Parts: sequence; structure tokens; C-alpha cells
Amino acid sequence: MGRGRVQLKRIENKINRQVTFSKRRSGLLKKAHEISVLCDAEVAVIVFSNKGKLYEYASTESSMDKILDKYERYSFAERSVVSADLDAQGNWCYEYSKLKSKIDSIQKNQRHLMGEQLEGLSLKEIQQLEQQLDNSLKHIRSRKNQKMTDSISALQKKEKELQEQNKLLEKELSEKRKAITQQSHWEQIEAVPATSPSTSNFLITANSLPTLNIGTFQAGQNGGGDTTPSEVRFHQWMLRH
Amino acid sequence: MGRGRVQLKRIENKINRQVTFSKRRSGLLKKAHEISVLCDAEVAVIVFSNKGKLYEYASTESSMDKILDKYERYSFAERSVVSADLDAQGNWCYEYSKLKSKIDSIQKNQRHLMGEQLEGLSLKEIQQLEQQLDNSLKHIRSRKNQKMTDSISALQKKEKELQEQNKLLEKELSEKRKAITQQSHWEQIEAVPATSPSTSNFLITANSLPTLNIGTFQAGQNGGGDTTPSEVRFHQWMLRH
DNA sequence: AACTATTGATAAGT
DNA sequence: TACTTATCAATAGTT
Repeated sequence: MGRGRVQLKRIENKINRQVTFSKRRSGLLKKAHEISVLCDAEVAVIVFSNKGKLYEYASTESSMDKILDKYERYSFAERSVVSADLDAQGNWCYEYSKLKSKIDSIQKNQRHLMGEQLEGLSLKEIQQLEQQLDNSLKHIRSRKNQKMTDSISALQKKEKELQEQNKLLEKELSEKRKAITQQSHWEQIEAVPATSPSTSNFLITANSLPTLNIGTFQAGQNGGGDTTPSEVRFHQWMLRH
Repeated sequence: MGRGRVQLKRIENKINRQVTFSKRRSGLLKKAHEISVLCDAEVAVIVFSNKGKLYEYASTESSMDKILDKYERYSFAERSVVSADLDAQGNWCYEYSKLKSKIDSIQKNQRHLMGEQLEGLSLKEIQQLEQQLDNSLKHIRSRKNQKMTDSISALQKKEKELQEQNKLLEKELSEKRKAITQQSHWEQIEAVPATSPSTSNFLITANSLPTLNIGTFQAGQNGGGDTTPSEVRFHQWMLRH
């Protein structure tokens, strides 16, 4: 984009590289934000500039740490650099290596649970795995069902409350109307100005509404809790859209 | 880009969202790669789809883990609670505690994969888990099916072989019988004792038999090795540039 | 930083 | 899923 095609290679001119970095960085972060919003995805972007300065983005619903955590749970590439140089430092780390092998073992198992690396398993083992997962799914679906049921009944309850509230308000309104009518009747006789009438037919107190957060349903109704600590994480490029 | 301006809000149409996700994801990763090359930057991008599937990019010179490590070192100010008491004991313990918390995290995840401790999960998380396991089961069942098919065809082959072997043996036997008959005929004339006769009708050389180890079938022919070339960090979109 | 000429990305359609 | 096309968005080079 821009004048002339760009070669995909390091920009040698320092100034140019710096400028391009700045432009493309904001572009990248913007796009990360867009896909996270448009497609309801969790996105984390980490950029270290040439000079080692850090820039980052994490989709708001989950902080960077949360995403990295999730990533580590998913990712099985375990050759951590850290363990390598620590191993070199000597065997203080008997405990450490114990932990490491434990991790290996757990991760291997986890891979199996995720349907990966099944090559080494016997038929019997595979069948056991299948049963296990079948069972897990049963539990999970039951739990899901319960959550959805809970959610639904909570919503129904709220609906009822709101309808009653609405009814009350309508009643109040109609009484007020009646009063106004009477008043205007009086006006015709005594020429008294009308009081300010309500402007909308349906009054719904917006801030008392339950949020329909089925998608991000939080465990408890966490009364005052931090649903989204909101992460000051506000970027200039968010402004445009 | 594309026909008509796009609102920056979640795409409600599921199909559309999926398609857009796929497109924008590759766009995002491509741009991440470009900035890393053009501007000599270290870049890491992690994307979890709506359904919880992981996609990632890490600029090649540094693996994902390396970048995440660097990131953690940059933002270590936050890591106060856990590491505070451990730092006192020396920083080897920091790594140790990191491993330990990683284990905790993995184990927690594993429990979820096994359908346990689902209480703390949100509906969304549970749904992602369900999809994940559904997927795992698909893989596992496919693998099971393959193993069983392999096992069956191996058995059928062996069956054929055995039948032919049997045929041969029977033939041999009947010839031997004929010989014996003739011999006993001779006996009657020359009174020569009979040689040791076979005792059973069907000769099966037991130790040449294939074990019917359906239960512990060991990975078969796949001489060619792993079918999944395993992400040598080669992305389709790198081709173009 | 602001401005455009261009290329690039992609939404919608097939 | 992949390809095509019409449009909008990003940005390279310039001021």
C-alpha cells in the first residue's frame, strides 16, 4: 500500500524503518482490536521494537496475563529457555526437574485429552480415552444445561419484575393523564398552565436492567465485583472507528 | 475494506463471523510478520477464536516462548504477590514458582477436560470446552476406527495365510496317510513297524501365529512417519510476499 | 504530522 | 472452501 510495492525485507534506512514501524504498529494493533470485536475473539499482540521498547494489545475482556495463561495451557511447546540455562547451572534443581517431568507427563496426558498425538496409544488406551471424554462431555453438557436453565429462569424472573414495573408505571401514567385532563378542564375555566407531561409511553429504568450476558455469563451475580476491570488500555486508534 | 463500511461491533451472523474471522486472522498474522521483517521487531500474536481454537504467530527469530518470557520480564512489576516472598529466597525460586503455578494451571485445565470442577467456568468457557472435547472425540474415534480397520485387515490376511497353510498341511497329511497305508500294506508283507504318525488332524504351528492383540495393537505400518508435518512455522500467507 | 497516490485487505457475492 | 470483484483502508513516499 502506498506508492510502489514494498519488498518484504528489513528497511535499511533507520528513519524510514522507525516511521514505518510506528505506522504499521498502530495498524496492527487496530486490526487486532477489530478482529477481537467483530469476531468475538481473544487476541493478544506483543511487539518489541528494534530498540526493545514494548507495545502490546490485549482484547479487553481478558487481560494480557489471562490470555497468556490460556496460551500456556494450550501450548505444548515446552522447551522453555529458562529451564535450559537453569539446568546448566547445576543440579540444585532436583525439585525443579521433578516438576518438569511432572509437567511433561501431565501435558502428554492433556494432549491425549485434546485428541492429539494419539499415535503412540494402543487400541485399549484409545477406547479408554474415548470413554473418558464421553463421560467428560456428559458432565460438561449437564453443567451447561444447568447454567443455561439458571440463566433463563433468572431472565424470566427479571422479565416478570419488569412487566410489573411497567404495569405500575402505566397505571401511574394513566392517572397522571387523567389528572392532566381534569386540570386542562380546569384550565378552560380558570386558565391555569399545564404541568410538564411525560414524554415517553414506556418507562424502563435502564440502569436497573439485567445485562443479557449469556455469552459471558459470570458465575455468581457478583454484586459489586469487577466484571471487567476495564484496563485503562485505551488506544488512540480506537478513536476513529 | 470490502463492500460498504463495517461497523466495529460483533458480527451477529455466525457464518459471516466465521468467514471474517478466518480472513482477518490471516491478515493480522500476515501484518505481524511484515512488521517484524520490515522493522526488525519481535512480534507475538495470539488469537483464540470464538470457539476457543488457538492461532498464533511469533516472529521467527524468537519463538513464542522467548517473546512471552521477555514480556514477563518487562511487566514483572505486577508479579508482586506470588513472587514477593519467593524473591527473598533468591530468584531461582522465581522460576520454580513459575513452574509450579504452571502445573497448577495445567492441572486445572486438565480437570476441566475431564469434566470436573466446572463450577468456576462461565457459560462461554463451558461451551468452548464442549466444542473442544467434541473435536477431541472426533479425532480419537477416527484414530480408533483406523486402528480397528488395520487390525481387522491384518487378521483377515493372517486368516488367509493360515487357511492356505492348512490346505498345504492337509495335502501333506493325506499324502502321508496314503504313504502309511501303502506302508502298512508293506507291513503286512514285511512286518516293518510304523513311523510316528501325526496325532491331530489340523496342524497349526502355534508360535508362528499372529497374536490376536486387538487390545494392545501397536502402531502399524506408518513407516513414513507423522502425517502432520507439525507446524514448522510455515504459514500460507508468507508465500505471497 | 499531514497529504495523496497506490497498493492492500476484505465484505459480499458465486 | 476457494475464487472474484467492488470498495474501503492502510500506508509509502513526499511535503
